[in-house]
Amino acid sequence: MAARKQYWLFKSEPEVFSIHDLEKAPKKTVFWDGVRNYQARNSLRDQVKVGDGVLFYHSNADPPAIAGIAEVVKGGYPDQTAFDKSDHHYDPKSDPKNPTWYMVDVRHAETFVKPITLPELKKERALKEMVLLNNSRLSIQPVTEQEWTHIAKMRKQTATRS
DNA sequence: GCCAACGTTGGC
DNA sequence: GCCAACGTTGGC
Repeated sequence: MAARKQYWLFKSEPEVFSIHDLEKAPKKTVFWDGVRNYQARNSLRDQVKVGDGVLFYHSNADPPAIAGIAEVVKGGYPDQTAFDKSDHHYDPKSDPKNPTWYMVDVRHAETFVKPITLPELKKERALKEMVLLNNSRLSIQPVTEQEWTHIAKMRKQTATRS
């Protein structure tokens, strides 16, 4: 039996990698490398599954905002950039035989015509409990089905599908 | 650019 | 195992 679809919020600095970059990527798909936080790693390794929904969040942006939606197309597997000395995210402590860091693949699903900004999210009572709005620096965050549905409604009529 | 929040490191 | 020092994140 297929597991129930789960929802996530992935943060990315648009200066580094934006939803437009995802849209332009081959097959509109990329591997989500470089996560170097254990809690986020645990999610990527153990919980993020094919078919899960991802809110693509632009952090360190003006304004910070949910820019669109992606879909998980490959579940957790070792982050090979941790083994690459020349990579910015190289981690000598990650052993290829017992990798410390994991990543997943995501494919572009939708870019919001109008991103949903952080101030807008903060106004929503239904989103009060969102991890994002509770002082979390987590780069991979769980999103509840209720939150996902609420955000989907907020962006209605202003989105284009991929 | 500032700084609060939080994670990691390392001496003891 | 405590905790101070330090580094990073990310909103403002």
